[in-house]
Amino acid sequence: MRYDHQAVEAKWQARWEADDAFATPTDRTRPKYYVLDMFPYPSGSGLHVGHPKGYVATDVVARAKRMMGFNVLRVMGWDSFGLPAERQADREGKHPREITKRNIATFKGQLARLGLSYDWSRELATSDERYYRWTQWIFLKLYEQGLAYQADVPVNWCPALGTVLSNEEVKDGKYVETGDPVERRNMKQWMFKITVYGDRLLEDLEDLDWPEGIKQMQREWIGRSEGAHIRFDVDGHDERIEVFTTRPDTLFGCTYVVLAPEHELVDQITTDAQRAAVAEYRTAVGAMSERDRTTQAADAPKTGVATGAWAVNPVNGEKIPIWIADYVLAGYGTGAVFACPAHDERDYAFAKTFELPIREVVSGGDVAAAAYTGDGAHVNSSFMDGLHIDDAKKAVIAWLEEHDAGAGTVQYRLRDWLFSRQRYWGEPFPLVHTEDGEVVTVPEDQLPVRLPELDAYKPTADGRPPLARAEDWVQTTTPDGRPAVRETNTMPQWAGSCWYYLRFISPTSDEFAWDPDEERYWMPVDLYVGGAEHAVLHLLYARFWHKVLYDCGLVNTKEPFQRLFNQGMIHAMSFNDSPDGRGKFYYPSQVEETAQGSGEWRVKETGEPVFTKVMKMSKSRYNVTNPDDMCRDHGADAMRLYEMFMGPLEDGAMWEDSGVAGTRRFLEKAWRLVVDNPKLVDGPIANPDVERALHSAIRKVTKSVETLRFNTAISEMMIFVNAATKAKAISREWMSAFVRILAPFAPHVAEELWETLGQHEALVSAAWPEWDEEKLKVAAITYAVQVNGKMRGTIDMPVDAAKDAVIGAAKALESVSRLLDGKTIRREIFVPKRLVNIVAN
RNA sequence: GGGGGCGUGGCGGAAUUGGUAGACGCGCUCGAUUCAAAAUCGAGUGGCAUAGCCGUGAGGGUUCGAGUCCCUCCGCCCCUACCA
Repeated sequence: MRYDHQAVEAKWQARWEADDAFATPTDRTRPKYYVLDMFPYPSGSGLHVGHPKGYVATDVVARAKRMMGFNVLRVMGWDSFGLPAERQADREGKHPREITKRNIATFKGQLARLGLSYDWSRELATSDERYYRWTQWIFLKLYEQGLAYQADVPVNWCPALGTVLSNEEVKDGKYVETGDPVERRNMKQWMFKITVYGDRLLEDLEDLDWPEGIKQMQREWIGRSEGAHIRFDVDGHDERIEVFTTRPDTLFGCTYVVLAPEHELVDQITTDAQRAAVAEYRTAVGAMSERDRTTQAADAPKTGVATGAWAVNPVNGEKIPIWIADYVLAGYGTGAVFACPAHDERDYAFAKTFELPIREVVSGGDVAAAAYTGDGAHVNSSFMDGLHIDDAKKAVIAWLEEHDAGAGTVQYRLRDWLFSRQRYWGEPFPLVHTEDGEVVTVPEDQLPVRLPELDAYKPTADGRPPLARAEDWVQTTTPDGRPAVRETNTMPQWAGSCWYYLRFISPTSDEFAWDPDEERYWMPVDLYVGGAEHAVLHLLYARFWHKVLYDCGLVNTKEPFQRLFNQGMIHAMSFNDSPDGRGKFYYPSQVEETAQGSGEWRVKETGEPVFTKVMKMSKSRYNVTNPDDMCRDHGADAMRLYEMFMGPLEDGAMWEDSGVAGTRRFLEKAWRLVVDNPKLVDGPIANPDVERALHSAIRKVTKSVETLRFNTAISEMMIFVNAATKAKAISREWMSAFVRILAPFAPHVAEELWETLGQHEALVSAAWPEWDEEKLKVAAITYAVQVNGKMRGTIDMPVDAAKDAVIGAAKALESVSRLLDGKTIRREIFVPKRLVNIVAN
């Protein structure tokens, strides 16, 4: 019987469904394993082969863990609120719900074909009202904790979309999805005080089993820095300017103060003589797009203008000029800095530009030539003279605190989280506003606050969010009967993904968001796999919510995701008529190589040359491979195997269809060992080499379930299959063990072979085979023989051969004795079971 | 500018962590099978001036021995960007 992958896959997928094979176990006596994929946004374009790479990896782990006796929670859902569906709905004149439903069906169908062992009874979608009811409930928890507030903040306003975008959705002053321009505008928005949790978000990273790079990115994002607030009196005013600095020790080197152009004191302190210049500068800066202000490098020319006002340095009473400059950011620290040009590169550049004085206060550099930021003894610094940076900081902070001129403080780069969007397709806030401006929460038993039906999803003519169109919905009352209007902003897409891992625990309950007992059993997530693009935001937001829930006593772990793993992206060759990849892309079918192996390509139709470049697989680059095609041509099993075989899971790798053909051949070979093979026998067979290959494969695959190094595990399985193919006789017992370690990777073929071997127990819960150290032992060791560090041959010796015997045998080699002839042996290196090296001259 | 990662055959990648570089797979070559092709099977496959020499981006160092450790340089990728 031939290996007909389509028949085999259809058969076993139907069987699994009929048997409910991947239902989450309910007994609580066994150890648990919660393995989770970062759930996708179901886009309209469907999946390419890059998307399921992480899902295949987690499926291998899930299937293996089940066989190892764990209760496995393995689930999939949809991050289904979001702007693209809303925009698509607008284009098609349909409801976003319809678009979302359609996209989910496409995604689910594609995933189903891969034989991924999800418990589909736990499927969830964040846009489902039975789900977002609880998202609103969690919002209330945060609100009750005093973590939500409204603020008039500068936001990324996209006029074309009529909505506010989050910082991460804006790049180079444009919306990343559509390229529409984005501008800054002050608007009243809901904010979360994530900064309150800054220290804990930072500290608790320590105990997580996450890639070091991701932890580092989170640390930098939080950006904790210790320093001091220092207050400067403004000469002739009652106002004081507060600055933040990490180098209070350089205070005696301060020769001017700089405010952000937006700083609130600018208007008050600017002198009449400077008023026009200041106004002009502020207008110029205000006209610059966010892009212009943020893409400037640190070494960009410095601009600024003096206010004409003077500040008083608290430590020495010196009067120093107050400037404004755009290199001081309004949003960080206090929006004001004191400048010590001698020991800060930006201040130095600024002082040089405007010929401001530079005063050395830390010795060790040449401040006439450049800013010196290194350590050294302080000079010109009164009570700090002679101290190095650390001690000088302590001394000056003590002085400032004593004289009520400042204090030591900690500053975060992390900002509070802008949590509202002017969109339709998101969670409504469970809040109403009374006529006198009071914000009242919607009681828990009245959740969910459902999205109203609208006839259009655009903002209103007067610029209010789409929900404002639902007049009847907006007009409501408070629980105590006062008239009120509903909040018309919706939550950002991050909301749903902040807690979905908890909902999977009790996905269908209308009684609670999750069952506390079940939560105690399943949490934390043991393995969380997804792309590195979520390194900061999703993971930080989810950790924040989780910590709030922890503080409310609603979850029992401090952190949601114990182990995190980032799978690498899949790349593919792309063809573009511009060498930098910015021109027109062509499909592989539209181009041809000018001569085989030439590496030069042209467009078939026009003969125009095209440039090849390996790029991330994406629809816009015309270089995607559809998993459905792979399943049809080579089978889901071959594709799964190839994705795991391409290279280390964390690395990017280039997709090649021929690679799938290779893993398919491997499956064919395995098939032939079991199906209609006359060499397959019942009794035990003594064949140490094949047995060693088998046990080596068992060991490697078993370990790979922890290390996720599947590429080498698969290669060990290939070695076994090659060895078994060459053997004169094959034991049924070997194949039974082999099929079980193959099962997580290629589950459909494995099921078929398992059945063919006459096994009746379900393979998905069959016992995982164990390797036998005895079987891994070899009878003889091949020693490498070196003379003066160069390879001169090998010798086979018994495992327990003594040093002298091995060295004797090495010297007896003709290739060795020839070289030793007439020389004196200086040293003999012997590495047991590895090599001998004879040093002679 | 800062931070992180990486450089190994024609290609993807292995290498017990300082001990036979190139496992396994792709591709390629030859052979078997076939009227022929595909598929399949078998053999081979780092380079070269082939008793040997050279080879892990380049150069230096440590060592009996370096892909692996240390310095200098070159190149590529990712993240970040005036954060005081």
